[in-house]
Amino acid sequence: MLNTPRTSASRARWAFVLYGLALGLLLAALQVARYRWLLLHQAQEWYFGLIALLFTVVGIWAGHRWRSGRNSAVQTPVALAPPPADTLSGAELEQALQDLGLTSREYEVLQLIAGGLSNQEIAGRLFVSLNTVKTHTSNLFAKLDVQRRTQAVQKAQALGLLPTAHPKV
Amino acid sequence: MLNTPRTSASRARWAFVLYGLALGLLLAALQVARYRWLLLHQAQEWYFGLIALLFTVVGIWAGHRWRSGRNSAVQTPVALAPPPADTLSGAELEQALQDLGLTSREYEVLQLIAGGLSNQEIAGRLFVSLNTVKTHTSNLFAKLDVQRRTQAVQKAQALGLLPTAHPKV
DNA sequence: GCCCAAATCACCCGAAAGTATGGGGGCATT
DNA sequence: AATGCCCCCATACTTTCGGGTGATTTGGGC
Repeated sequence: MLNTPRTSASRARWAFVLYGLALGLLLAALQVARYRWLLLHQAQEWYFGLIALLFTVVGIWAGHRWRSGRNSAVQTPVALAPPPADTLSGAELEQALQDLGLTSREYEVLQLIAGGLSNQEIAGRLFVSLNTVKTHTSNLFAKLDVQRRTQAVQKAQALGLLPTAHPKV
Repeated sequence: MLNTPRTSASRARWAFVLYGLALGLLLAALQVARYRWLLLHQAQEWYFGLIALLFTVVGIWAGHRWRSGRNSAVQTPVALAPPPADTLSGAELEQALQDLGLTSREYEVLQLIAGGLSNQEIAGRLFVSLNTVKTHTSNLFAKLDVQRRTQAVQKAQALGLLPTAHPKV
């Protein structure tokens, strides 16, 4: 591609590397602009980094004339080893809940939310009105600093407040 | 990848060839422009902005290109989720997905849903419209036999399709 | 008795989510 | 050429969420 002078292959390669890098960075910038308000959440940085890396790889690849490769140089980048501890228990749990300021009722609701129940169903389960459930969820979200139930579940699991579903295997 | 047997290597190759070609042309054009009329000492913001736009478009286009077909590209950012501790991996995963009839795109959406993203955000990440995301989620739910995203996440985790959030402790 | 936090409920409203249906394009298989 | 997936997008509609505000009740603690 791009019948760049055969003068030096390394030169062309370099150009492509730079090109890919620039592309990645710009794309990242675009994303940043687009999701600026989201920046606090999640590991957005990883995402950007990966995109940049990916485009770099693509650039190199293109420069290299795609020779089979496809070595999925993508899965490598991010790999952190997590200490797989699961759910807190007993005193620890209570402590965690207290730190967060979660009341028992809110925690109940949280559990049911994680169970995939709708507010209406939760209301039925707890013998309270839908409005009450809404209030609880609202307070819950505020305390967990999230704005969606999926996020709440995620965060709660990350904090060890909720058991994570395990494959039965 | 995943559920897409039809993707021949030729398609991907073609996309990359085009990509490389576009890259080359742009590079060349830039060089020409730079040493022709364009200035080294003037409003570089302009110049830069233009370049940024071009690069971004190309990047998006390219990503768009190979994403539809095989999902190798976009799947990466998604896959930056915590390493699979209690998740199926590799062949097992693909088998499970195939058994469920989940397409690669649907699986991507599932992952993002599990990440706590809204449909709108997912649309932004995948560079598709909100409606498309809705379609995917809808099909996804049907295949998982659930009717809410929280349920989908739960079930997927139970099936080992998704990594479970780990306490950071 | 007073105060407070928790729990309950209500109403409103806008934003998401979810459902249903249809259409168009690309690509691989037959 | 026909067929079948998959992906993408749209419109229309209903339901659910989530945020905001305010109110009442109840059990404890000071």
